[in-house]
Amino acid sequence: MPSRIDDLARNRLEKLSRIRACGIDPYPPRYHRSHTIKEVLALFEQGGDLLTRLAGRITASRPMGRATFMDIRDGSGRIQLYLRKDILGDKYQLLKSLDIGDFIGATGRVFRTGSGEVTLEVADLAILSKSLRPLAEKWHGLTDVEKRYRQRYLDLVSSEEVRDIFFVRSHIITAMRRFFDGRGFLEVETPVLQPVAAGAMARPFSTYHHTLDQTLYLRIATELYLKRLIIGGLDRVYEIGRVFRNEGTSTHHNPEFTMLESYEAYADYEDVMEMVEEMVTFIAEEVLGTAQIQFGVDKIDLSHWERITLREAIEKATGRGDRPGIDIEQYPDAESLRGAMARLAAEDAPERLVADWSGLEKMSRGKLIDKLISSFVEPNLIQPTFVLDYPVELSPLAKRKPDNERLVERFEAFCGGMEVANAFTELNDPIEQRERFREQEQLRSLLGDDELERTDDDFLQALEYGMPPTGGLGMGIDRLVMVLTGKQSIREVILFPQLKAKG
RNA sequence: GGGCCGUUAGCUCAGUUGGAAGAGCACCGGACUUUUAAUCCGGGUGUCCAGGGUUCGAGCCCCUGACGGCCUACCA
Repeated sequence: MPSRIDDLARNRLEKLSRIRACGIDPYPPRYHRSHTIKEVLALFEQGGDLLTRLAGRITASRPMGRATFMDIRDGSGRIQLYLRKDILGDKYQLLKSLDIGDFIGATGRVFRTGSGEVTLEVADLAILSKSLRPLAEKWHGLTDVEKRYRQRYLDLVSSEEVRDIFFVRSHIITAMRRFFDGRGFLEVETPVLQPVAAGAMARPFSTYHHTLDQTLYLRIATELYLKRLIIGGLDRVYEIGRVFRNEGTSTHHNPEFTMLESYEAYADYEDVMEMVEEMVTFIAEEVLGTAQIQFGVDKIDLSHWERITLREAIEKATGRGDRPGIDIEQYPDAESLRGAMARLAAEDAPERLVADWSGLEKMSRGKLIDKLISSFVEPNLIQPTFVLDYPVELSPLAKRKPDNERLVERFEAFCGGMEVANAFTELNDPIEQRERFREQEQLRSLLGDDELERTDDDFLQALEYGMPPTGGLGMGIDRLVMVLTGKQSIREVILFPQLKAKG
């Protein structure tokens, strides 16, 4: 049984043969246009009469006997073509072999139709590429989410909104580079393949280099290499690059994602906070013209970031009118904190939290606090907020606060209910850094948690040569794009999100 | 990993109590020289995700699986 798609393809193959039979190459090597469609539309509005040579994909066709209207689109815009048999002569027959989806070139005069649309009256026509498969339906476009991601090109062809997301994404990154370049930062590139996947707490992808006979890991962060550059005297560096974490996908996670990291010598986390506030404001104004944005049902002011300590944030988020929340300072060990969380789970929405917090017994204090953050704090931080001063056991690369050795000078930036950035005053004491790595390794063997920080001896050696006081930042660019485009799923802002291969 | 939902024509979607697989767009044929979701006339083109099962009979009910979405978990 031939399916309908075979039928459609056969029709188009027949047209292809007809075109070839006329001595026309349906896939010519080049076609030089004089303008883009956008340029022509602008020029016409300025000056009127205009001869031009355009190219684009046919997106609609309205045949009317001895005349036909078509819409074509190039990367810049859409324009209507008016094709008349009395002008095109024999070439008018070629229209019978054209389909929506084909690329054509057209020369002619631009005019305005009776109904007011700027239109190209075609004097000559060329086929540039024959399409053999039908595009999505013109009115609804492509809505099957799986198909949209697997065949993103079809999604892009049929949806201006989707195209816009990726224009905005590109503009965001351009603006980000301009921001850093303007502040004297040097853009650098560090290894993607690393012998130790360090600089974050995540499970890495591993691979193997045959000639070196060695296991290598795809980076989970750029942090430790960028710090080596600070040690080397490059006082301000940043890198925008892909990092890879061997973990699940969700509306906020993709196994590979794009991260910005920046390091600035002689700065601390307060300086980084100010910089993030300025950077996000700058990017929003450059890209959207305003820092006041709509995210879901919420209005967000990206130019102003609240500051709250983690201790306060957790206490506030876990409290309920009459009953005070959990003050983590009062629970200095995993045991007591676990007890407090168990009480909270019992009193408050037990059906949800009891299930969620099933693995509580095995967790370290840091992990428990992390749990509190992701369950209570993060989802409720819609307005831009810096959460400050994290427990040291959660932050092996950050410097302790001078007045409280259980806390580090670290902040996470939250917006739209997501963590978008993480920053700290970098730990530059090599002896303490070695000790912190050691603690992480201990925890790892104790808890069997392969997502803890790994020791990078080569980095420790570098640190022993001396690193100046430094403020560092990591920002999830995909999530920033989500905030600035109002998208609730990270897959909407990644061109080809990770999907399982079809069996 | 767990729960819920989805998968029907190229695309967007209907499909009643288990009783002959449908519509719009696209496509094919015809008409039409200012249309624009063009219009008018005619044409339905299918591995109902896959594999089992129940039944006289399954798109529909049951089981298993695949893929996807959402929630949840994991994820500084």
